[in-house]
Amino acid sequence: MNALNLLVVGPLYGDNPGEGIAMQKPKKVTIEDVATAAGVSRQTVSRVINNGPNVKPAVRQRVEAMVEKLGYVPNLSARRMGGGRSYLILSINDRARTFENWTSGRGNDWVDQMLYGGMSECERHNYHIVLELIDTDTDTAIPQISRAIGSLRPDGVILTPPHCDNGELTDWLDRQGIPCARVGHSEGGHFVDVFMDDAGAMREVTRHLLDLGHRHIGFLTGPLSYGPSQRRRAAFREALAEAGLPETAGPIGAGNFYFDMAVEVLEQMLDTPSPPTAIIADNDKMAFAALHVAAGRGLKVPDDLSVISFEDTPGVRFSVPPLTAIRQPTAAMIGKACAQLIAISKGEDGFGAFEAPYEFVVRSTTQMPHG
Amino acid sequence: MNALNLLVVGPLYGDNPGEGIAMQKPKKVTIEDVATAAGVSRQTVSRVINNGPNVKPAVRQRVEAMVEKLGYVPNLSARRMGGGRSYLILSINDRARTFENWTSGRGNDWVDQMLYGGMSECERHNYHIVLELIDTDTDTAIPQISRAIGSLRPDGVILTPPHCDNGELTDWLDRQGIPCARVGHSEGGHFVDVFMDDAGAMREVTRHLLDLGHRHIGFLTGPLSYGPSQRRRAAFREALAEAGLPETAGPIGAGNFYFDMAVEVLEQMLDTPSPPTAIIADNDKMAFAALHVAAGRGLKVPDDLSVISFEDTPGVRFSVPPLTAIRQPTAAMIGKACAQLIAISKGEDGFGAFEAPYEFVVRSTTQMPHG
DNA sequence: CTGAAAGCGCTTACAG
DNA sequence: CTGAAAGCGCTTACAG
Repeated sequence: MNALNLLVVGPLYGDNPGEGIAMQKPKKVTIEDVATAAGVSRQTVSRVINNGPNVKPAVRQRVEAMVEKLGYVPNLSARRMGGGRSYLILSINDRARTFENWTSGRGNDWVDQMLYGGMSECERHNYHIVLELIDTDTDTAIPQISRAIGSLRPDGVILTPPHCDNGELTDWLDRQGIPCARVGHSEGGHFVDVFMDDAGAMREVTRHLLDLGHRHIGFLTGPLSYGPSQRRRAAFREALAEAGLPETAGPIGAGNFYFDMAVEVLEQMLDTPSPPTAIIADNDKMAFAALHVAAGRGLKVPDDLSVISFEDTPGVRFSVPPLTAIRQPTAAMIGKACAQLIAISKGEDGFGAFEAPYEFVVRSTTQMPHG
Repeated sequence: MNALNLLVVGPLYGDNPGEGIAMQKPKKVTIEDVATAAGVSRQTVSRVINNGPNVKPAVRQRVEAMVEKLGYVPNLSARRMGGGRSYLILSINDRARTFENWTSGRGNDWVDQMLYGGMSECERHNYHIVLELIDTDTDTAIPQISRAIGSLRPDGVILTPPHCDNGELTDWLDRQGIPCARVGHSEGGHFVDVFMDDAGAMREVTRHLLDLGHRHIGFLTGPLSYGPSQRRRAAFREALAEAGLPETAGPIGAGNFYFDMAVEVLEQMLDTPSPPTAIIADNDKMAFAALHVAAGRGLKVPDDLSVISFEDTPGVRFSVPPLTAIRQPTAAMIGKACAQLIAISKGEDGFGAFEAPYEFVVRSTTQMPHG
């Protein structure tokens, strides 16, 4: 560092001749500057900004005043390099599905709600959330996640569906020793698991239908590999059994969350001698399929057929009629995941399973059956 | 570092008694490991991973092989600390509006499309995009942004509406010497400006209406402070003038992008002796207001009133009838902004103004006027 | 074409 | 309660 260098602090902007004015990039204030200004050592400043113990109140105040005055903001990279936290939470999302939702211009409510919950919580702790889109195939996913973790060194990672249900992946993450949250799990243990009461929600909607007078209720389920679907299916059967209804009163159609397949399954279900008067769909797309099939058969909703969905994306309010639905607490789950991951990074024990309350939004697609 | 420490590489997990198994957090491979394995110095490895010049092909290959074999991923924090780039792009979004969209469960198409365009481009360069929600009030915004920049040290920042139109803010950012992109500007210069051809789009929709036979067209504009609205308004006037129509043929209602205000303005506009037979709304909410007002007056759309929107969020496809609209190239604009910012961070000259093509999506709300 | 040295801005033991 | 030292994993001049 020679004397000449001091003349130009920042890079030269304006490559075009005539625009060549040296921009002085303002020197960023460092912990050293604060220490000097406050007449203490770096370590003391470090203790203050990290809310550490062993600082005399008067000293703490003096340091805080200088931090404020100089507008000091700790450099995250330096913090991380020094052995501290990265203040980063990495969220892993399904690459193909996310892109598909975005390109279709359909919006992506799940990601929106995740960002909402995640950013709200992270802001509070001066954390940042970074999204990474990862393929679902395990052999591709692990190298991709490995890269993301290697470069970012996040303090925690959030696994969203379907990655959270991938045992190889969660095992691998666990072996890396990086705290990990799973959405839609309730095992807890060495993970932060956040979930909603799927069984309770299913009981609630089934009873709602039962109370209305329905005695034949169809459940259009998601794939068997999807944990929440399993729990909902079991609760559905239980609720009917409790009401003293036979299994035939609750036909279950195997869907895959997509519209087309749902249409097919529903047509079959409705073609039986005593067809259901109400349909519970495991997600919105399949509920829309129910609306579609009903229209095709001249069945009015909710007069001839009641429909309930498990999901409640923005589109359901625009559907005709607006769908009655269970609203997933996505924002709350992700917020909780962040909170726990942050607690863990502070050295607290934040592992465990945490339930977030769902909402049952009754709109216009349920009614007592006639006949 | 004594011998004992070597026994436990990572932190101890499992605070609960009985769960106390020492997890060995796998040691991350560093540039040093690669250098040793390849029999070269750190600097040579650095040159290889940064695609630098002056490395003998054979050496480069050897290093690359070791990178692959060891699964080496450069640590971003270290790169940054060493004086390199941060590989981070910071995107500044309107805090209140973003939260409002999220909480209302209405989704947030703008953020979705931004993420889509931004992440696609960033992925390609091993960059990451981080969102920060900032208040619109300048006095609050600058300290907030200052914090974000101070801690993250991004290589570039993207200013979205309305922050991109805040001169104090852009000046401040410029003084900080951090490359900055503005969305919806076309001045360029010492910024990366990305925009769509608002005037062209307005000309296109106006002509579409003119060709259909409309001779009275109302424009429901956004606030005067919004640059694109200004350009659209001017183009609207021009297009009518070119068609030889008087100013009275193109009444302009001053909206503010919100539904309620739009309803009010529209009622007034429609209460005139020769009311418009078509409405161009500056955003979707105001176009919905037009649909609403029309219904209230017993006007059928598009039979009695044609409606066109400038925005095209997912909801417009659900509207009844589906809206004809100009689709903003949000993803393309943000993608381009990232590309240029990344180029700049590599030392290239990426400043300037860049236009992204819009789309005109004709759906079911425009038709020839009757009478 | 390649390497030895210095330094980025913090934090974590450690010593007092 | 406070500070001096070492080190995190890179990159940037600089020297050869």
